[in-house]
Amino acid sequence: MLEEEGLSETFAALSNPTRRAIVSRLARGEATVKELASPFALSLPAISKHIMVLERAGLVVQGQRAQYRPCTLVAAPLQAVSAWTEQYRAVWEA
Amino acid sequence: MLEEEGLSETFAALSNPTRRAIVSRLARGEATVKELASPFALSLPAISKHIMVLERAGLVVQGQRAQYRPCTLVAAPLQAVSAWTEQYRAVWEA
DNA sequence: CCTGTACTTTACTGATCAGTTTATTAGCCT
DNA sequence: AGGCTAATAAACTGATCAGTAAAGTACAGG
Repeated sequence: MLEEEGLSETFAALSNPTRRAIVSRLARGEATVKELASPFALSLPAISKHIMVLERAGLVVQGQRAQYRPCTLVAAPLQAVSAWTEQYRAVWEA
Repeated sequence: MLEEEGLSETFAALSNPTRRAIVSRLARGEATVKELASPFALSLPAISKHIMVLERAGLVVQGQRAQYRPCTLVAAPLQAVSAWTEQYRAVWEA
């Protein structure tokens, strides 16, 4: 269970609301970078960078289809976060 | 449930392994700043700052007893994180 | 072979982070 | 009062972050 390094990256990735929104969007199915960018008043490179952060954290994989790079959510790190927080369930239930 | 701001701060606070270790220690009961610092090769001001980050995120409250400022864990934000991640349970179970 | 579309890379900026050392504040105890 | 201990404040540093604009890469299709 000693995945300290990974947890830090996952928490850091999720500490940004834009990135959490991207995760939320991807939970409903894969999407291209442009599609992911559309809800935000941000430049495309900014979104591209957010996706790269999510990818380095293992939360997203990017495919390649023609000139599109469809993104898919990988939920395993979310499970790790969930497991980490569940350790403290007894505390918040007290 | 619209606690976007708070979630960002909580995730950011938990993205540091020192701070997660402090949370973990506090889950076993309150502790002074010096006690919290003892496992780390860090200066006391560094730990003090980590505690302040946790406090701003609502994860810790600091009391006052003589010259000690005993820290206590507040688990509510952890519950919010747990609830957020649980949204995606279906994804990682698929 | 062009042109448009999708996306990334590069180079830059201002802000925040994690840590340090040094100096202060505050309370206890002779 | 003076000294010890606990902790915070201040000032600084180097690194990372979130964003931009502009240039570059890659593919599809007439």
